Amino acid sequence: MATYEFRRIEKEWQAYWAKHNTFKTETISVKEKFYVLDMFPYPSGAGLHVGHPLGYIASDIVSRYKRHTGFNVLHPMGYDAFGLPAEQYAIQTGQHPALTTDENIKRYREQLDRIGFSYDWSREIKTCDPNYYKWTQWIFIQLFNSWYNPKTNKAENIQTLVSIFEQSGCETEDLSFTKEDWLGFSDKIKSDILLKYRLAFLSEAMVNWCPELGTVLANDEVKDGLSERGGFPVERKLMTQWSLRISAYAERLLTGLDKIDWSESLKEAQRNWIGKSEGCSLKFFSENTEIEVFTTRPDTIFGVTYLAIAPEHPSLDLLCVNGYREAALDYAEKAKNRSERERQAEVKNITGAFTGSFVKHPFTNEEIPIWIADYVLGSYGTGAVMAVPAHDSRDYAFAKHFKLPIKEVVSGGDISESSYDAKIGDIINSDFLNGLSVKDGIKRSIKEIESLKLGFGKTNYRLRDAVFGRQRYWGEPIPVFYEDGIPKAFAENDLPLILPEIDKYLPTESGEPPLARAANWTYKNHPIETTTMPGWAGSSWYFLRYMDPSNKEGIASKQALEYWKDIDLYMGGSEHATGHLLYFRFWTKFLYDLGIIPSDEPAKKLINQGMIQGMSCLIYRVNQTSKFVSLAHKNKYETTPIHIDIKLVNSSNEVDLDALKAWRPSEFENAEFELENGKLICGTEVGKMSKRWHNVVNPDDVCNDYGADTLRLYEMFLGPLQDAKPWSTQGIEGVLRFLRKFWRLFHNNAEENFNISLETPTKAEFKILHKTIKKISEDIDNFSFNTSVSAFMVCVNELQDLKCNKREILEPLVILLSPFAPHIAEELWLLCGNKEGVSYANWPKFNPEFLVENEFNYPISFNGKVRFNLNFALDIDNKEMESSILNNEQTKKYLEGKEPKKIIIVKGKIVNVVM
RNA sequence: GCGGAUGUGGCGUAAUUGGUAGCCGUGCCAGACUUAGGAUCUGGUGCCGAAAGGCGUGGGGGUUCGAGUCCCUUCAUCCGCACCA
Repeated sequence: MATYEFRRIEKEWQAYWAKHNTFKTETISVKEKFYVLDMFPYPSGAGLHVGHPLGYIASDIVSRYKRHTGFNVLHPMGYDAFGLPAEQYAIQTGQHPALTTDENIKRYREQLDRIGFSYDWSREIKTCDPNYYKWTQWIFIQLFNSWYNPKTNKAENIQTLVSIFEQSGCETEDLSFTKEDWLGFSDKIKSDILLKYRLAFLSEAMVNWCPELGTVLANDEVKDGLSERGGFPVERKLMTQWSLRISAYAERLLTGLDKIDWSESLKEAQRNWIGKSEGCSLKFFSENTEIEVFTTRPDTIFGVTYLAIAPEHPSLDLLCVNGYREAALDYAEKAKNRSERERQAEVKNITGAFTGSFVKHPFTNEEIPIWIADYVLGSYGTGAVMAVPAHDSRDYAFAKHFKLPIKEVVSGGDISESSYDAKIGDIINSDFLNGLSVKDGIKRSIKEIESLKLGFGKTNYRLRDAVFGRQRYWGEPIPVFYEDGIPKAFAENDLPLILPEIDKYLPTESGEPPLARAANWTYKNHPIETTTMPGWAGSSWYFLRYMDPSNKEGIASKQALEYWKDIDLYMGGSEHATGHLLYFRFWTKFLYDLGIIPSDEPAKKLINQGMIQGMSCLIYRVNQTSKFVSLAHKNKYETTPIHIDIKLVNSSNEVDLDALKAWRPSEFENAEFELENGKLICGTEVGKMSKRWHNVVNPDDVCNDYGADTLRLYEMFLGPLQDAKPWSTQGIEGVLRFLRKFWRLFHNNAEENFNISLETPTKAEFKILHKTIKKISEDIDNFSFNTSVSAFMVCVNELQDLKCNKREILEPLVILLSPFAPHIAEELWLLCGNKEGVSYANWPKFNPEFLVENEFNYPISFNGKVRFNLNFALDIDNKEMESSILNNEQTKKYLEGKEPKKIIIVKGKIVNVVM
C-alpha cells in the first residue's frame, strides 16, 4: 500500500508541524537573520481564493530554502483587521465587527493551514487587538509630539521648536512673531501655531468626503472620483481633520527609492505620486494686489500673455472687477461646485472667464490680463499660473479658445498648430535671456528674479498630507482629548485607549461620528476625539511588531529591532504602490529619526506577485425576454450577457442546463434556450476573481482534489511570479502526475513498496542531481519558480529513464523539493529513515566537478545556418579543430568548392564557417 | 498626454544573457496495456513541403561571422498617474 496518498500525507504533516512548533523562530540567534514577509490580508467574508496564495507560496519557498541554508528565518503572518467592510456589515446586521472579524480570521487561518505554510503562528498579530493598537496609538502620539526640522532634515521633538520660538521667535513666509510675542501668546494660540508644525496635526482643509460611507478618505483611497471601497461618489469638502504631515518626508521618500530593490514600475508609481517639480515661485503685481505663481519654466517669462488662477483662488473676489465681476464670479462658483468626477470628465472642454484685472509684467511692464481657468488647480502650487501659450499645451488651447496672444520665446518649434513644449532650443524675443539654452535660461531667469526680490527658486511636490481621521467606528481611537478646545495627547501610560462599545454603528443624530455614542467618552473629564484612524494606520508599522509581538515595554525590544532590522523580502500586490507602501516607508523613516529603529527603509527587496485572474462564464439573454442563446447565436439578437457560476460549465464551455436551473430557479426554470448542436455554449471573459462574477476558485477545493503540494507547485508553474495570469486547471494534472512519478522513484513499481538502493550512483546520475541542485538554487535566488518546477520535471524524467532509485541521488532531491512541496518531501524523508523532519536539513552542496565535460558536440554553421554537428574534445587546439572541420565530407558539400573567408570557433558553443 | 511593462507553437511558457529558438507542461495525433476507465506507459507534434529544402520570436530597418536577446523606428495589448503649471 504505497500509492501517493496526498490527503493523508498532508494532514499528518500539518499536524506534525503544529505539534512540534517546527517553524517557531528564535528572536535572538547566532545565525544570520532573514526576514520574509507577506503583506498581511484583510480578512474579508469571502475567504481566500486561489489568487491569494500565489505570493504566499513564493515567499514560503524562499523561507524554507533559507532555513535549509542555515539562516534564522522570520516568516510571520497576521491580519489587517480594522476596516470598512466589517463595519458596513455591522451596520446592516447589527453584528459587532469584532465578531465578524474573528470568524473571518478563523476561516482564513483554516485555509492557510491547508496549504502548508511555514509561518511562525506564535507571532500572529491582529491590528484590532488592543495589545497591538496600543502601539499604533503610541506612534501617533510620537507623531503628534514631533515636528520636521528642515535644518537637521529629520523629525524632532516639538520641544526643540518651542525652544526656538522662546529664544528667537519665528520669521517665515506665513508666520512672523518675536520671542516676546511667543511668551505672551495664550495657550490656545501657542497650540494653534504648533499644530502647523506637528507631524500629526489638526487643520481645516479640503478633504475627500464620501457621503455614502459617511467618512473622509485619503487621496489614495479615491479612484476616479469614487471611493475605492464600495465605489461611491466622493465630494470635496472643507473640514477640520487630523492629518499626517507626510509631505515633510517627500524628498526622502523620493531619494530613498534609489537604494531599495523594488520593481521599477512600482518605484515609478511612487515617484509620480510624490510628483517633484523644480522651478520658481514668482510674484506679479498690480496697483492693489499681488499674485504669486509657480512655474517650472521661468525661462519663458517673456512669453507670458496672461495669468490664470484657480476658481478657488483666495484673491478671486478682489480681482473680479468692472463689467466682468458678475460673470467671472458666476463662472468661478459653477466651476468650484463641480465634483472632482465631473471636473475630470470634462478635461477636454475649455472653460474660463476674464476677471477684468491686470498685472504688470515684471520685466516689460506690459499689462497682463488675469483669467479664471478651471484647468488651474487650487490645491497645487499657488493656485495660479503664468500662462505661456507658445510653450505649454494647456495654455495654448486656452489662448486659442479665448483668442489671447501667443508669443514664441523658444526657437525650434512651429507654434502655428500647437505649442512647442520641448525643453530644447534657444531662447528668443526675451531681452537678457536671448541666445541661452532652455537649461541655462532657467538658471539665469531665477537668478534675475531672485535679485529683484520677485521670487525664488522652489521645489514643489504633488504629494499631499494624508488625512488621518475617519468618521467611523471600526478603527483605532485617536488618543487625543480636548482641554478648553486645545487638543492634547494622552499620557503614554494610559494607553491603550480601548475602542468603546456602542449601541449603533452609525453617526449620531447631530452628525457626529459613531464614537460620540460611547458612554462617558472622556479623559480626565475632557472630551476625547471621536474620529478613528484609517485602515492603513495599523499596517504602517506591523513589520516591526512581528519581531517581538508580545513586548509590553515598546513596539518591540531594542535587541529584536537591532537583530531583525528590516525586511529582506517583502511580497505583495502592486495595488498598494501609492497607499500602504508609501505610508509604511513614511512611518519607518519617522521612527528611524526618533532613534527607535535602526533602518530608515522597511523593505530592502519587494516583489509584486501578479494577480491571478478568474475566467468568468457568460450566457446571453435576448433583451426583454427570458430566452437565452448559445454563443454562436449571440449576434442574431440584441442580448445582455449574464455571469453564471463557473461550476455550471465544463471544460468545453458547455453549460449544464439542469444545474443552471437548480442554481437560480426563478431566472432559469421556465426560460427558453436556443442551443447549438444540442448544447448551450457560454462565452468567457478574463477578469478579477470575485464573488460578483461567480468565478471564485477556492484553494480548499484544489487541495481536496489534487493536494496542497500540487497546488503549490502548480501556482508556481503557471508562469513568472510577477505576471498576471488567468486561473485555469488545464495542466494541474501534469503537476500531480509529476509528484506521482517522483513518488514512484522511491517505490518498487511492481509491488509499490518503498525501495531505494544503497549502490553508488553513476556519473550520469550524479550529473543529473548536481545539474538540478545548481538550477534550483539559482532559480530560488532569482525568484524564478516556474523554471524550478520545470527543472524538477526534467530531473525526474531523466532519473526515471535511468531507473535510478539510489539513495545518494534521491535523498538530496527530497531536500531540494521540500521548499516547494513540503508534505511529500517530509513523508519521503521519513521513509528514507531520517528521524528529524526535513525542514532544517542542510541544503545539498553543488559540486561543479560532476558537470565537467571533456567533449562537446559542436553545431557547425555556415553563414549562421546550422547544418550538422561534430564532436570535439573541449581542450582541442583551434588549428586542429579547424582543419578537421575543413576536411570533413559534409563541410565540403556545404562549401560547394568555395574557400571559406574565415572560421569562427566559440569554445563549447558553436562553429561558424563564413563563406 | 506622461511613465512603466509585455508581445515567441493551438494554449501556459523556456532559452547558460549575443551562440543549435521552442525546454517543461498542457492540448492534439498515433500506438501499447486494459472487465473500453477522465488510469498508466510509448512515440509524434512550430509553419509550408512527398522530400530535398525553405520560412519562422508583432511589423520595418540597422549593428554583427552570428540577433528572440543590442540599436533605431513603428504597431498592438496591459497597468499606473493624469488639466501638477
